[in-house]
Amino acid sequence: MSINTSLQTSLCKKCCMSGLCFNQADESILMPKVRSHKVFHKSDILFHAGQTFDAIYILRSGSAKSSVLANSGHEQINRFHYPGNLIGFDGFDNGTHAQTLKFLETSSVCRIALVELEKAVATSASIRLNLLKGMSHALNDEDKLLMSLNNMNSAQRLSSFLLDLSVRFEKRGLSSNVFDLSMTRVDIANYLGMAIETVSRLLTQLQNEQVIKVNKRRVSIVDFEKLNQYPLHEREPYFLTTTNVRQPNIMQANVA
Amino acid sequence: MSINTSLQTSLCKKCCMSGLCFNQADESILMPKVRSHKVFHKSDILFHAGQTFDAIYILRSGSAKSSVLANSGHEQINRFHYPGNLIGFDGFDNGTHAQTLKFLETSSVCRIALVELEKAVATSASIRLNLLKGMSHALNDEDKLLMSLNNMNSAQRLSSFLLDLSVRFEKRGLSSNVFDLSMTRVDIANYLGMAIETVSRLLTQLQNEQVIKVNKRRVSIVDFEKLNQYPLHEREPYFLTTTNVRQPNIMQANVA
DNA sequence: ATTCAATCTGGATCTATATCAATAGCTATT
DNA sequence: AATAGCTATTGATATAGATCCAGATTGAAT
Repeated sequence: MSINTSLQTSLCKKCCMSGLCFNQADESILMPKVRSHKVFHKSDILFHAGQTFDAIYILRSGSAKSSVLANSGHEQINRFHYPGNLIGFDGFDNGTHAQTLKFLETSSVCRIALVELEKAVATSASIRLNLLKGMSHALNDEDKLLMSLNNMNSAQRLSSFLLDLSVRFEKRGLSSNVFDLSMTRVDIANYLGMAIETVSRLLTQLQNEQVIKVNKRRVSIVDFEKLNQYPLHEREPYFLTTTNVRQPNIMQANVA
Repeated sequence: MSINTSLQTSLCKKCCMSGLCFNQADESILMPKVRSHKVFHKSDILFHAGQTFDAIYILRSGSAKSSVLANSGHEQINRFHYPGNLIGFDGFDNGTHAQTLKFLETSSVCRIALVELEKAVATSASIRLNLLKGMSHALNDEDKLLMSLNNMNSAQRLSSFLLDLSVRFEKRGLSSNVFDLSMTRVDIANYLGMAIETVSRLLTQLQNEQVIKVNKRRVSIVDFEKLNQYPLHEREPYFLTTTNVRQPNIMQANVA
């Protein structure tokens, strides 16, 4: 079997599950049948919550969001996915997907049927490890989100979000300071737990403060330093601000 | 090898990783050396964030909390652990633990060294599946928490928390309506993303409404129905309440 | 071109809940 | 049994950000 040097194959080699398709030693193709690439379009759904779990996927291009559904019917986005991300392992828990995965733009994925995965995992220690790594990474990512939701205000959450995206783009060899958001403001608000209006206001605020530039979905980070410090700005306790000195004795007197 | 019918062994048989220690067919002990039980006490730490990842654990008795640390130094609890829970797989991501695990009371764990785990996982399909299931379950659990943080108010979050505990106790064959919290109010507040004062106030409120009874750490669920409905009570939009009809014209007149 | 539906911004208002404060009970240590 | 240090409860107050509204802009479909 000869070495395929096409763009497709070079993408595959960077994949965290590349051990599925290549022999690490001689880079020859091991299991080409796993490479069943499928193309989806904006708003297409890869799997619904509740659907039978029969495969995991790797995002090759484009972007997607995964979300869970509350009893109330409200969607909660828990992750945005970019090329290289492992998707769909939420189904291991009980054999059906707990999440819904929806594409944000035209995208392609590599589907690995469970039977194939099981075979691969049974034979290859590196594939085993990569699978566990991918799941553990997702878990750690969610911990970070949890943390930011609980300990940061809206401005801090939004700036952290932008920085996170920047890092993820950079890791993929793209620009870290100019990028396009593939998600809507509604998605961002949902993910970060705030109202769209707040997202919008904060974006303009960051722009006014010369930290970023925003034009529709296009974001340019102008001042990384400031954006980085943003999440650190702790609000001063209000009782310490000069304009708001509390005078409890007087207040009590008024009440009496 | 004869069948050991001691309490210890019976506990082990219920374990999600029992395949590590028993042959499913004849229930004989396969790898007794994996069963290295260790006892810890309140506030003991099983592993710190940053520590080298060299084993995963199963909680046998007691309880624990896992948390991640923010740059600011603030702890964020992401999970409470009870017997049967798989612990420590956060380390797969990059070889060091991302979380810190602290015991809430005297507890014992079963330690499975990575080398042992790797051997077991290489040979047993059921152990592989159980490991993946455990991780996937943890992920889905965190999704639920994320959801409740973003879409529920404090009262709803607290009642969901109590119901979740109740279910977990019941699954372990314990009382679902009377149980002791092993965590402090501070821990609950941290986990649920609210102030301790709010936790305290809501607990007394729930008690006043005859939904639960609280005495220190002891919680009794009096009315499951009400507690269950609590998270569903949606606040009415304020513009619809009779006492708060907006009269924009008059307001504007006052300002002018 | 024109209509219709999203999507985005901005202003006004309200409220859930954090924060500050004070008190009291419980534990552990000496 | 005194001291110190957690833990929990309750009250008063401030405010961040949600909610409601409306106008502007964009984009798709006819």
